[in-house]
Amino acid sequence: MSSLADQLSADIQAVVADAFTRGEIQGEVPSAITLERPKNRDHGDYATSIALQLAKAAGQNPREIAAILQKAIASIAGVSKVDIAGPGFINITLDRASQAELVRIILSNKYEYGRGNGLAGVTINLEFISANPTGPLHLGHTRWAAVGDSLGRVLSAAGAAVTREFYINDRGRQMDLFGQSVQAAAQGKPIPEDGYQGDYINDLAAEVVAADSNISTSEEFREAAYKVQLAQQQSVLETFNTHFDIWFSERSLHESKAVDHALDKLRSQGHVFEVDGAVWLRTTDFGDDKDRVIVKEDGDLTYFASDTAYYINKRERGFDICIYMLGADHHGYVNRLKATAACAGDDPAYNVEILIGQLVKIMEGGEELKLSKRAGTIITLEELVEKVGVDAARYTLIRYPVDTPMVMDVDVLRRNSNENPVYYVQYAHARIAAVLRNTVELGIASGLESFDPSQLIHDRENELLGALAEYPRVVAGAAQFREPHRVARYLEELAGVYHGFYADCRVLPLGDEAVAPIHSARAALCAATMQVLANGLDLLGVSAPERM
RNA sequence: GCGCCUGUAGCUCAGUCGGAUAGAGCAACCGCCUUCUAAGCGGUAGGUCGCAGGUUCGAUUCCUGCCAGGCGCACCA
Repeated sequence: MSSLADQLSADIQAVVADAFTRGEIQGEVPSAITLERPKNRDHGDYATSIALQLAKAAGQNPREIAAILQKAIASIAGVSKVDIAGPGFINITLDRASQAELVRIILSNKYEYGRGNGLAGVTINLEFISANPTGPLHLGHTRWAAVGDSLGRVLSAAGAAVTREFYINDRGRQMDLFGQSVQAAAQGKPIPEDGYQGDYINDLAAEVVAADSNISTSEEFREAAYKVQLAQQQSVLETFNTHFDIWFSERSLHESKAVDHALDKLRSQGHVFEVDGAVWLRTTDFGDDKDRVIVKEDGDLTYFASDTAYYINKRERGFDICIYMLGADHHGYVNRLKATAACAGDDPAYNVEILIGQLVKIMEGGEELKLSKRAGTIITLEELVEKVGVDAARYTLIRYPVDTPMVMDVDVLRRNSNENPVYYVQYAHARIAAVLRNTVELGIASGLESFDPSQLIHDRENELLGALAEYPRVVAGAAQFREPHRVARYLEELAGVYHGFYADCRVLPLGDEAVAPIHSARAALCAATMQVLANGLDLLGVSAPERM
């Protein structure tokens, strides 16, 4: 679906092209016209700086170019006024009734409104969290749970075929330590050096022993506790509205000989070599700081071996783009992952994307709570949800760009006050639901059957329509830049505009006032706003309550 | 030493592909409920966009250098 702005942009592009054809402007026809929504309402509904951009190549005064385009843009359907301002900005004011037609589009498209096809035909593997199954998910995982899940929804809304994947690191030394730690806890022995501490280890030990009292070796403890811990992670993520299509076990990668297969493939590309009995991948061919070992001198496989095999496996399963969401403490992986893709013959700029998220700090009682899994003093996803609820936790984690280090203040989030923007947005939705319940009672139509767009001429109505028209562009931008926080910020803006409309524009008749077309038109505008709020909240995985 | 991220109002943070007078929430102050949900609305006050150069019609935005903070540079996982 093309948005109003896209349509207008295309119309202007045609008009500009005509001016070039007639020789009124010199130079090259621009491939696209960018429209922005001016902050200042006096500058119209949309503005473009195209005249300023064309001026240099054309060797003409920007105001002159703007004047050439002014009349032609004014003749576009739905445009009511075109002004030239400042150095050559073109300010466009739209006909209000034609803008109000947007209500029709939203109410007839419902949940489809805002969805697009910018990424149609692209198959994306979205990998996030990928924690060891050796403990509960903590706050760092939780940021990715919220942001990753939301990004998946946003990419899907842009038309991509998305597979969400959780890579289970169920192999190697950490798993062995985990097994030994649970065993020690069960048998009343001291936890080994570098082992896992924390109450949850005791809980796991008790549960595992209760299920099988004969359990004794560290391998048995490891396997039993692994199953319990993984199930716990899966269960808590479901309650957090975060769904994965595939839980991919590192062990399965080795069982299927994927590592050997990957080595063969990389060898055939000519980037594998051997030194001192170890097998290396020459990642320095493609910008890595040092070459990486795949098979150690003693024959063991490195963690990098799994990463490499996993990447090649993903590509062979047909994914065009592999997105990795990693914590800032893993940003050293970026170069080697990109280089690995290049070694496999792929285009690292297209086939691999790595999103690095900065770490999350959490404050409570004015003090920072340290996140140390080993020490056992961790804030888990479950604990955060217990403290602030799923909606507030998800919303807060999503509303900031991931490259910003963020501080969550539990005390603030617990207050359930307006300091949580999630309530501001949800309140707008609930408020509209209440208004619409009243329209039903009064017999006022809020659907399209009696909708008259020419009724909506108030400044507040116009402002609300303008905000609603932005939604498809916001979703497309969030998908394109992999930034779901844009959706949250937009919703806060939309909610604010609605609250302003609500304060100035009465929807229901006052007192014994007769029901008139304006009431019905405003009710439909409310319904359209509610639809967009619901659509946006759904992209965040946050509920849209009917009552608060 | 090298690399990545960050630096915007008292606090927490937005800021679109470079665009017009840099925004929001909280905190402060002043207003608005005898009719739709006041979890709301309106207003006042608050700024050297870390510092210095450069690119140009125009820089918070792009480039270079510097300062400050966070994180990382394994034949660990």
